[in-house]
Amino acid sequence: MPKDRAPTRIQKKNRAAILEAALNVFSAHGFRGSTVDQIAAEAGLSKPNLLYYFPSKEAIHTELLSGLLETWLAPLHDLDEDGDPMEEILAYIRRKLQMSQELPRESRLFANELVQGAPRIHEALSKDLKELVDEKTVILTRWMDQGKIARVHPYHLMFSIWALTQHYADFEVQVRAILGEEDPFEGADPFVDTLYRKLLTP
Amino acid sequence: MPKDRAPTRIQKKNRAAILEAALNVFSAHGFRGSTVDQIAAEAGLSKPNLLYYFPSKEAIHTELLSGLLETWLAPLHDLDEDGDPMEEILAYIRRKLQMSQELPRESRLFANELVQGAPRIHEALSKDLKELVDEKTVILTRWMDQGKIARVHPYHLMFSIWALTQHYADFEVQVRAILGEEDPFEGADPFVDTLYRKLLTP
DNA sequence: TCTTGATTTGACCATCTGGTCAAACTCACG
DNA sequence: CGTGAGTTTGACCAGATGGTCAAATCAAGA
Repeated sequence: MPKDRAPTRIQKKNRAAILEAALNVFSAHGFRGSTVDQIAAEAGLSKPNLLYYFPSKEAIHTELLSGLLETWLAPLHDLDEDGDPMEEILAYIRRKLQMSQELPRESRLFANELVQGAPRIHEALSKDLKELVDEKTVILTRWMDQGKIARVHPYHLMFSIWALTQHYADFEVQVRAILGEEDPFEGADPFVDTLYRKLLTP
Repeated sequence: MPKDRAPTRIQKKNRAAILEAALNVFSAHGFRGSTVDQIAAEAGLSKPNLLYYFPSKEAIHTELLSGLLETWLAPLHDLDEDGDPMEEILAYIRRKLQMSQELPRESRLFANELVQGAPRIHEALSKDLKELVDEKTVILTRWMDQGKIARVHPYHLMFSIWALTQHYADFEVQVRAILGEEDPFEGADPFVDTLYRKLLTP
């Protein structure tokens, strides 16, 4: 294990390679379905060498999850109470959909964790996520009070946005099995736009 | 392994117990995250005894999946082209939501499989599911042509229904982390009802 | 160039896991 | 009862897996 000085060039490169490889493997097979050997091979390292940079398989997984949680929640952070309500919400949705398209591995990493009861990020959910959602819920509710958007249950509105947008990454196989050659996001974008416009128009 | 005569009383009981236990374990930990010992313990059997009834861990999993697929798709089968369009669709959605509530293990069993690329049911997806969806899509499109419901992309309409309803089972931890004590389905039911009414009203 | 810390690895270990097997036990039925 | 099929299990095995360690190799600054 490297000392806690400033990381060397090699440390930076290898740690990054490991996390990248782990993202591939964990998102495709889940925690228990992934092996350290697999990750090491994908990162171009030997197993002992990988374990020189991270103390354990679990440590890699934890670091991935906590490192990516911020990225994952960023779009919601950006929801601006001073912007136009409908446009702010639609922009959030569009950005979430874009993340499904561009970061499907991240989406599936979280999906794997959540489906199995989120044993490793339960705390982050009921603290960081809950806090952020509650903060934004206040804004949504105010908009509803002002008649700027239709009144709906704000939590369920949030759930629906997450469900709809992440569905395209998490259940990509199913989507592709139905759509065939058609590009999923080509149709998804106007669909969700229409859906939330109709739902939220007062 | 029992001969292929009519199953005895004990065979019926034990096979049922094994499948029930396996549903618990597989839905909570995924295929690779589950062990035969776990399933055997949950079923109240020894490992060798369990393997007397099923040839392998994989065989249990496969039987579970294929056995439950029909149940899972039943609500869509029931979509009746002769009924009232809006009410038929809303009834389908309500039934899917109810299944999320009453059969969360089944939902998570499929979710686990799908997130990881559906290695074991890929075929069923692109055959049975695709076929059923295409059949019902024809009905939806006709309703749209007749102006009975608003025109939206029928495949994406289907995805949105699956995503929204199954979200409550598959990501239950997250939903509960946000909602706290509040009953998820209490709010979900009117929310999705409103959502699809607004979306589909011409 | 030399030295020292950083990096890499082959060999190894303990444990877990899916699966086997022969022997023992139980049950239903003639 | 007795008997043969159905059922159960302790002991066991092979391979996979997470992780360790001492020794070897490498890299960069003095």
